[in-house]
Amino acid sequence: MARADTRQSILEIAEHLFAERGFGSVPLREIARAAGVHVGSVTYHFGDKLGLLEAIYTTHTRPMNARRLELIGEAMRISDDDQRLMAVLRAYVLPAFISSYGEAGGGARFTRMRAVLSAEGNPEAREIIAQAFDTTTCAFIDAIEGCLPGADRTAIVWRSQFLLGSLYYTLINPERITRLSDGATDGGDHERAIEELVATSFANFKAIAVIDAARREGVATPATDRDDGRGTPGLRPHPATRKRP
Amino acid sequence: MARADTRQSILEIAEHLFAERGFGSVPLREIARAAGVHVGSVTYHFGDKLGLLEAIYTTHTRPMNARRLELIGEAMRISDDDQRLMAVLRAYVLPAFISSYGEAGGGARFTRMRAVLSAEGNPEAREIIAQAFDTTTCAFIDAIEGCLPGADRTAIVWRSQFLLGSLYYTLINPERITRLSDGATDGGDHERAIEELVATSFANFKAIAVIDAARREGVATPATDRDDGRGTPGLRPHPATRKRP
DNA sequence: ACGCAATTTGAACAGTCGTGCAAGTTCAAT
DNA sequence: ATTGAACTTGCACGACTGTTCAAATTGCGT
Repeated sequence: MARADTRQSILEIAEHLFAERGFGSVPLREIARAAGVHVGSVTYHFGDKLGLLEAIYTTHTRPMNARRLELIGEAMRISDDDQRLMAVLRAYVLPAFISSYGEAGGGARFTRMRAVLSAEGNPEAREIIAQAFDTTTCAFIDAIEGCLPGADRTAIVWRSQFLLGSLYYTLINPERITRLSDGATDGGDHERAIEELVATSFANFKAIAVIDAARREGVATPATDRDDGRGTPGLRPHPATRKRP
Repeated sequence: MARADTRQSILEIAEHLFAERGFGSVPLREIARAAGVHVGSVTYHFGDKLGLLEAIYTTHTRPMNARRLELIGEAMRISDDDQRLMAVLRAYVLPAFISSYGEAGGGARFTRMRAVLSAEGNPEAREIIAQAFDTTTCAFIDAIEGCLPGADRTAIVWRSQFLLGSLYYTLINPERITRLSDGATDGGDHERAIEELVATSFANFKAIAVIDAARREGVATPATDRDDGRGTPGLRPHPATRKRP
């Protein structure tokens, strides 16, 4: 096979597959086969399966974080609170979709990979994924807090979680949007996704002040009721009768 | 081992493990061991590994959907648009956390399992997970649309996606909330999560009208700029020098 | 107490997994 | 043309995967 680009093609293929099916569910042999490369070459270049993941991670995380810091730097120069908040949110969302590294769509794929792996719960993979991530997130929470004088910080944290969750799930399951809108919108449309995410989270964070004020005035929140009466057990098929072709 | 409750304990343990590590990454033997049961008993009762997943699913989905329809029915009797929207959102979020079936926390665990499996991308598992889910979701989108006269339906779909994503990610990665708030908030606090999710998504959906109006007035949205100049490749460690203990 | 069906057990199967390693190949510098 | 390092290949190891199946065991209705 071609010499110099085996490493690169392994990286790209692996990222593709990891982003679609997770870390544990993708065999090294499948990565090798898809890349047109021998299994041994993978372990030769990356040592481990985790080493391969680490390599994917480090190629993306540096330019992505650089982009984030650059954009947030620009945003912080805006004096108007609302406009700065908007710019800060864009600085958070945009690099997740559009990377400065590699081909178009690479940023979104890498972010999707992180989303999938964070759900998988593999502790070793999770450690790699979490690296140097919270620091930038903290910077963003601080920046958001600066745009919302008087807002409760924990409320901001909750909403930042919701923003990330929205972003992740949109990348993981874009078909759902297409399906639920009867094809009126394409869930895979990154430009639209960015726009919606920024607009949504802007409304989110701006609403904190209102909610806080309402809570201070003592607006009752209905207690979450609980019903522990065992539900109907439902019909159960006969054991071992169920067979698959 | 105990007779009648093997099936039940297998179900519970399996749900636990699937919710934490996904479907493909949890071996049947581990489920059996954790349940104090022989591997053969699992296949005896559920035929397949997929059959086991299917059984977990059917035990929860019926009471959960029943609860949802019940709550949405109550909500629809509210005449005030805002209050009805609030109730509809609560009807969507609450059953995801608090199930009427099984022990406390079962609903949240099952929802987390769905979140994790939807990220895993296993097509067979995904099919089981998606069953009879969109129908209730459609009902909710319709209900929300009824509370927001004149709002764009695709915008509602996008925001319903964000709501589900927020919900899922909060269940998948609650530690992040605890960590980012320096322990000021517990991400695993379901009551708080419900409250935040409902308040957030309420603000979300209410903001659609405002955004639509702004868009109609032709407020410019900054174009998403793209930078395709290859980033710095970064330092690469020597191949095959990296070893793990 | 007995029989019979439901259930559990032990063992094996055919694959696949990540990983290690010696032998082979390629390529650039000399 | 030869050397040496970078890289690829083939192959095998041990562990683990889901699934199957006959034999052993259990427990309930009679």
